[in-house]
Amino acid sequence: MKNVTVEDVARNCGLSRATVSRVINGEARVKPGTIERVKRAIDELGYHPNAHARALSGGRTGTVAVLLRGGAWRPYYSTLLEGVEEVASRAGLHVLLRTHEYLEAAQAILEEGRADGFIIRNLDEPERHRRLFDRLAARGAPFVLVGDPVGDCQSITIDNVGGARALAHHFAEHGFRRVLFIAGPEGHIDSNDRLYGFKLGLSEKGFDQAGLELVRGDFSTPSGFNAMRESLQSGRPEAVFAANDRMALGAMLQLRQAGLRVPEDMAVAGFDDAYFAEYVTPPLTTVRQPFHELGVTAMVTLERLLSGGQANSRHIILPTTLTVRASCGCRYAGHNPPIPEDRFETS
Amino acid sequence: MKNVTVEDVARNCGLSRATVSRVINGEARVKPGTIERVKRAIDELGYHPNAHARALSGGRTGTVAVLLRGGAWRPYYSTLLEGVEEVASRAGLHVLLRTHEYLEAAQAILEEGRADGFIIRNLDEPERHRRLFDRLAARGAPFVLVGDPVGDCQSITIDNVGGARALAHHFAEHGFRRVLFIAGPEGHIDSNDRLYGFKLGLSEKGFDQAGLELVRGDFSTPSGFNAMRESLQSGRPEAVFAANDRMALGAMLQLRQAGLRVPEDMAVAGFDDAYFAEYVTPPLTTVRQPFHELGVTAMVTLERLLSGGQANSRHIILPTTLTVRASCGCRYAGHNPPIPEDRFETS
DNA sequence: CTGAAAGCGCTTACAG
DNA sequence: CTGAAAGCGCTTACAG
Repeated sequence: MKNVTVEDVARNCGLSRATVSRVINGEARVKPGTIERVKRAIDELGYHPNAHARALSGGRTGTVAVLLRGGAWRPYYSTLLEGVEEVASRAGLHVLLRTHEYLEAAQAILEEGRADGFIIRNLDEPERHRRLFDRLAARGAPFVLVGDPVGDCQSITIDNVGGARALAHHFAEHGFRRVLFIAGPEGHIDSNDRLYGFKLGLSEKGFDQAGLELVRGDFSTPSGFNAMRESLQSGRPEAVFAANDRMALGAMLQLRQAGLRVPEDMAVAGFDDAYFAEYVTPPLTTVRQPFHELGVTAMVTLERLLSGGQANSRHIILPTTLTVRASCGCRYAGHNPPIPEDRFETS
Repeated sequence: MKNVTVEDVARNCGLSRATVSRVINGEARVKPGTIERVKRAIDELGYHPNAHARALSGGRTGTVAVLLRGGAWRPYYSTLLEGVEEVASRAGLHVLLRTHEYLEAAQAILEEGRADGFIIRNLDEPERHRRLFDRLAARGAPFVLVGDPVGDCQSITIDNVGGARALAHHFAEHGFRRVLFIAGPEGHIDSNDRLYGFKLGLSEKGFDQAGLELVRGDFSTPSGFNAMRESLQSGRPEAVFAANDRMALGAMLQLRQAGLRVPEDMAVAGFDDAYFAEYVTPPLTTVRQPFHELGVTAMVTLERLLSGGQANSRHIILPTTLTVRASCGCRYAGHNPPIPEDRFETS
């Protein structure tokens, strides 16, 4: 089965390759009638322009690379990618996904000309990312950062500070005096920002910082379980705020095992609004992250850069939402019946 | 910044473009000393062959397309993709991900020459998939199906029947006589296979099929909640097997609301071993699906096809594992402390 | 073992 | 508004 090429289309409609190419690329200065003829020929022959020939001859690749840290996969990647893809596919762009050793891979993708632009979820290793950003800039390849804003690179982040601050205010309304914060790994920007926002919110409400205890986990459920145990050995806080929902879940499991009731004996809150948050017992009070919107915004922004435009803001921050359920001691009328829309499917 | 090309490399080491190309592609019949010279020049100039030029001139694109059904994102996609990528990146292959309207997109990807091979998670719409498969075959593009085996296309699936059968045997050991099966959408192959295996396993143990009730959900948690309520109105089974964990979770929530205890008043089991399964109360008995291995196997198989080989089997079936916890009425010594390894991270 | 040359299928100044 | 021709950066018979 031989390939259909511009040549074939040109012959079929009695025009030149150049004209056919112009029609395909929607250039101005083509007679309407000509456009018609070309389009008919394209349909008739079932012609699809070869992507590599286009890219090689100076056109775009029509591909964006999405770089996410691998190693431990994160369920929210699904939601994020969905947002990215939604926008990309509408714009006729393809998504090249890379997680495994993406820093090395990114360079190859760039140098081999495989993508027009990049979306990069940079969480750690700032030095190595810097080098990558420099290379991208040198090559004139647009890129959008998701996670940690660096210098004046275009970035999209989530309002960690604001979310944690809102939760702190809520805790303050409950009147808690002794509070535990279960942090993520040292130096992790999300954990740091949440701690910062939490402290800020507490102090705004006149909270005595001496009542704040900090134990460190690694964002995993077991680490929350262990952190809670560690804290229990030195005393008993009135409330716990974990830097993510999974550690909050771990803390709840520890409390149950220690014979303590949530929220009667201790309030618990998390961050993320993970799938299970509303289904644990009691339903978890948390701060919701807009992962889907994060993906959408990242891709919309990249698209704008690709077409030579600029984003409205160099550093876009998406709002987070305090989601009050029952684990903080509030009344919660949720999931009864459970919410009807349920975006996740496991089968 | 001008692009470094084969021309530059050839000049730098005093050889022809053809020879440089041969070295890059690891062809035989090149003098060892020559290989050395070329490699040195490549390093010195920081040369990366342009992917499009290679593809256009008859080489491979070095890209595989992964097509997954979108609409509702599934957290297990993360795990599956991780497996795919692990193998792909080791083989120097890039992954083009597509979920949004992938059936249309697949054709474009194929005709535009954007991928050497395809991994397709085909769940429904058999007709449209057939047409795609025919096109792929006509073009000589290798592809691997993940999900529903069709004809003699290469496929990788999970042992739904065996897993459900093992669970049925386990239920039989508990001596349950009246059992509810919460199915997925009508015609969904996973749900059908699980029901088939469940019935098979029960009948092997002499279970009276009159004791089996079936209610249909849509794999979501709320649908499990509703299905359980529906069943409760007409009687009370001794045990429930849901076609996935999320519906099992919904059933548990319904039972709690109805004042029934799990497993004392009713046993519950699911399918998947989703993240939350071991953390709900009581920990959920379920059948584990090897999603990571599914991705790995799909990619390994595709790689083999790409290099002109054949898979060991046309239809590969990966084993599932009965994972007994407490919701069926068994003793469970789990998560105390919680399992230390925890592949998922939400932050 | 190596090179000169054709060709992959497009796009894009340059003319007209 | 349209066409002839050069060129993008490789690979691959074909010679030698």
